[in-house]
Amino acid sequence: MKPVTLKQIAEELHISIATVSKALKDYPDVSKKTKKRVKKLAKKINYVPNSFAVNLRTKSSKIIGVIIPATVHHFFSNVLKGIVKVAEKKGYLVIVLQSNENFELEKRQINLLLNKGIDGVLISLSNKTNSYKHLQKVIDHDVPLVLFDKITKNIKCSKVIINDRQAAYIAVEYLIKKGYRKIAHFRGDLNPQNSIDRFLGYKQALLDNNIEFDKNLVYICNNNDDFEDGYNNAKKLIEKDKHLVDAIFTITDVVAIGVIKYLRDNKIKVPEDIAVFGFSDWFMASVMSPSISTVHQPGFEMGKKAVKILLKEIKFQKKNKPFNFSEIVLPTKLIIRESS
Amino acid sequence: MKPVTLKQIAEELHISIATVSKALKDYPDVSKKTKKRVKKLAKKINYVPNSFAVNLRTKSSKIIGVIIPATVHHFFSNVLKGIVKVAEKKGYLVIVLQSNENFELEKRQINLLLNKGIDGVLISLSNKTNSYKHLQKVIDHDVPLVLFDKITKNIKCSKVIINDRQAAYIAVEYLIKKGYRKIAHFRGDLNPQNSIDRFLGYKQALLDNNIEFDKNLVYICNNNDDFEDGYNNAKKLIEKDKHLVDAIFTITDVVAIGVIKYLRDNKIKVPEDIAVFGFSDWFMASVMSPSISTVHQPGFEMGKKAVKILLKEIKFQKKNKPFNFSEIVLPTKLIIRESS
DNA sequence: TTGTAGGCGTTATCAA
DNA sequence: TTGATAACGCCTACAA
Repeated sequence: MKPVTLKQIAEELHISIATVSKALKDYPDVSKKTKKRVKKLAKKINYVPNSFAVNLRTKSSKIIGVIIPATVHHFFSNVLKGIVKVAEKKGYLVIVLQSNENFELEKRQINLLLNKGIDGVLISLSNKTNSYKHLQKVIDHDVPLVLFDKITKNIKCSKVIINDRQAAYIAVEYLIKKGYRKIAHFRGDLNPQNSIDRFLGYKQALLDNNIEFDKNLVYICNNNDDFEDGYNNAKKLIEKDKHLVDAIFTITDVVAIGVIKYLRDNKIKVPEDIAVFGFSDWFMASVMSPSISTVHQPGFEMGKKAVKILLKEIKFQKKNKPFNFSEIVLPTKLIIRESS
Repeated sequence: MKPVTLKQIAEELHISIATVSKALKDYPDVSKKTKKRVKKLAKKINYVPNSFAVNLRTKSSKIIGVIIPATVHHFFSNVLKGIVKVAEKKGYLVIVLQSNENFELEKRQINLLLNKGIDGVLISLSNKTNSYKHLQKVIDHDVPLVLFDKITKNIKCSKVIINDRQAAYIAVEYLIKKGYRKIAHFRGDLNPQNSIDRFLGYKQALLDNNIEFDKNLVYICNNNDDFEDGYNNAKKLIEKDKHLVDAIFTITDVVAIGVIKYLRDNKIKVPEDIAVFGFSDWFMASVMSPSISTVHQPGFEMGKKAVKILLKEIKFQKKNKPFNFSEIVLPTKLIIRESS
């Protein structure tokens, strides 16, 4: 089945292609009668504009690109859901790429998107991303760029984040108020801003409550397998001396699950012996036993917000109107469950 | 930063556009010297072909479309990962759409993809899909189509699936061999083939082992929230009489988690009082306590396989060569854990 | 009110 | 070996 073109409609009605084109787009300088005839036939033979031609003319694809570290993370799949939903409603389709926490891949993917002529880019950086030329390149191509969740402060563009530092602070403060004193932190990798911020929030909460910060209670999770990281770090910590800690605050729920698994395997009770506090609020965290206290991170809303900003910038860009970058901080909330 | 065009290269080197084009694509009828000059300059000024123009000329976008019920399902996000990975390697980008188990949305999304001029479609049907004209439409547009996981037998095209019936049979048979006799089934919605097949496998396993099939032990999960479905159906079943069953086989792991949650809330021990058996092997199933026995469903491989078939068909289609539809059945395996 | 013509950037045919 | 030219399908300034 060959697609219908303007030309076919024009021939069938014995008028010019230009008139058909204008009729379909309701130009004021086409007679009502002609419009009617054109539209009727177009509908009948199922005319759909060839999007390749439209792209070429308008220099826009109505496609946006998204790069995320992984879709198997509950948080990111929620973000993606928000992105796709809003984009679709506004007539945009979404190309999804996964960096798998790989910086080289992330750079290559930026190029792929740019070469495809996407209208805008949404990205959450990989843990290994430590330079930002590839992001600057997007901007230099006059393609709007919005960073979300895992961002960098080194690039001037719109951003949608949570206040990681504050969220971590509040979580740790909660633990302290509950009476925990020896609080370990299983932090994320060294590069990501959110990993840094959560660590700083943790540290600050300790200091503000007159608890000495002990760097020996901080473990890094950077082996690209959160569950294993949680399990192994718990092992290291506990094997050193299980009375070193009475609570563990982790960079993400999956790490917390690994921790709990190790503790359970070793007959250490949660939260009686050691409390565990996660981050992100994966679905899993609510159904585990014990269910896991965590910080709820609004993924779906983040996706929606990020894409809305991006689409707005695309619109301005297209009209050559200037616009200011947005920096949205979405609220989080503490979810207290059985593990703390 | 304006993109570089062939024209600019041609002007700079005082040769024709045609020659530049051919030189860059290593046509045999361009002198080596010219090729060298062209390529050198192209590289220097960072020439990238305008993909809109290429699309228009070649009538292909090098983009494939994927429709899945949801990305937040561990299984589908794994499939997606496989799809994106292989596609990317072969030079294709992937547009992702989510039907959210909504048939109307699914139909609209097919149109969106078709109108965008994607080169092929991968789809896993929503639970509510009960007619297949939209799929036929894809085929009528000469766009290759591959169904995976949630398929229909009513459309002639390539398919990648598991043997749901057999997998369910083996799972239930395992339960029977373990000594369970009163085995309930929390099945999926009525339309999906895999839901039907798992049910049939369950039934057959009972019959083959001289256990009477009792339709009162079959509950349907179709409220679009697997966890709740599991919880509520368990509630209904147990409240009727908790000695009615000694095992529950569920359509998917999340239902199983809902079941376990209810049982735990009501002091019913798993597996001592009632065993639970899931399906799909979500990551969650392995870290829960009790960990959940399940059928491992190879999502990543399914995605890879499906996209490979699709790309092959795209290639053949483009050359107007005929091809046979593939029907791949991927192996599953039983994962026995604590819950059974 | 309608139509002509040029162009978006690339590819491919055919003549030089 | 190179280049002129048409074509992909659509849009739009301008002429009729």
